Amino acid sequence: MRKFPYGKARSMPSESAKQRRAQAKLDYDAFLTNCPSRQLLARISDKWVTLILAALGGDGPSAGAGGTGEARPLRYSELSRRLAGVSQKMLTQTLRSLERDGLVTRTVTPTVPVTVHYELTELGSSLQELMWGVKDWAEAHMDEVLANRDEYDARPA
Amino acid sequence: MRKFPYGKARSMPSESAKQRRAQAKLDYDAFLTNCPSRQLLARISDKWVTLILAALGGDGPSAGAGGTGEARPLRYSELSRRLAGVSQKMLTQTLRSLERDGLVTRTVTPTVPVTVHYELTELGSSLQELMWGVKDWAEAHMDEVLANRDEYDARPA
DNA sequence: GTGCCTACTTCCTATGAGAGAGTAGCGGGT
DNA sequence: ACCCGCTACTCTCTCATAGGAAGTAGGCAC
Repeated sequence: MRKFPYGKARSMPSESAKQRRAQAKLDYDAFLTNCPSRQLLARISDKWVTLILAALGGDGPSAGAGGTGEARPLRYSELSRRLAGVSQKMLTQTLRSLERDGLVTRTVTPTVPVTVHYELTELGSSLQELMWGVKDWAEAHMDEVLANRDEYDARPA
Repeated sequence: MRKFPYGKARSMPSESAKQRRAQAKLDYDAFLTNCPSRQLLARISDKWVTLILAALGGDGPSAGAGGTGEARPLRYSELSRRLAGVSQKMLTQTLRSLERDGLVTRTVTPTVPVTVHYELTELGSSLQELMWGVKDWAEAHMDEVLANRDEYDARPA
């Protein structure tokens, strides 16, 4: 396993993207505290990130029979309405960090009042597929979890 | 879409597990604040949950060429060592909630000192596959994200 | 007795999530 | 002229919680 001091200039120019990602999997280990991938994992393991990506992904590959699974850009206010209960602060904060990490693009249109669109990048799309699966799992297995909780709480201490 | 007041006794006895899950996906919507699936999503969208499941899943389906992808039970102390940087409090807390939700089982062996094993349930395994994908994504795309961050930070405000 | 082991539990403090109000800049109503 | 309202934030305050550190039970070795 190659070991880097987590600096820059890590990839060889002749490697393919796939090769580089395979190499990255060996270089990075999210089980380690100081590995950057631990921080990245912490960032994406977040309910708002999951919901934002799911929303920008157009409700995912299923969405019943009519779902196209196509990504579609959303305005700030649309996201705010879709993600019920999110504070403006958290929404802005989360979107900024997703933008910084290259998962979404932020497009300002100078109408009046100004409108801002957020859209998944290709990188964001690749994660969105996973995140949609997570959201879907939560919805699909809710009953099972609820039943387990009842059983657990009912059993003698 | 059937609407429930999020009470108990939700499933019809004659439905198959698959049918029930499909129905659950319609009943529950993690985009809504008060939906229990929102809480469940928040619970599983957590770095420690991801790492615990990944660890109990035996490093996932890849793990290079030798990985079996087989789940294997781990002791508390083994988990504590594997998840570098986790506090005992968080580990215990997270394991308890996973146990309550029926994702892991807790087995106490009355040796001296006592040993406790944690193992994935079938339900936990189904989520572990997703979570492993998330951890894997973080490690595989770390370089891309790092590059995006550099670019973002370098560009004029 | 003293120390050590595992698997916790308790206490304290710093971080950060969320609620609520404030801001810029312009258009539209009266 | 004046006030309102709209979008997309930004600021401030408060309360919850994550994490660090230290304490606990109970038994075996020395």
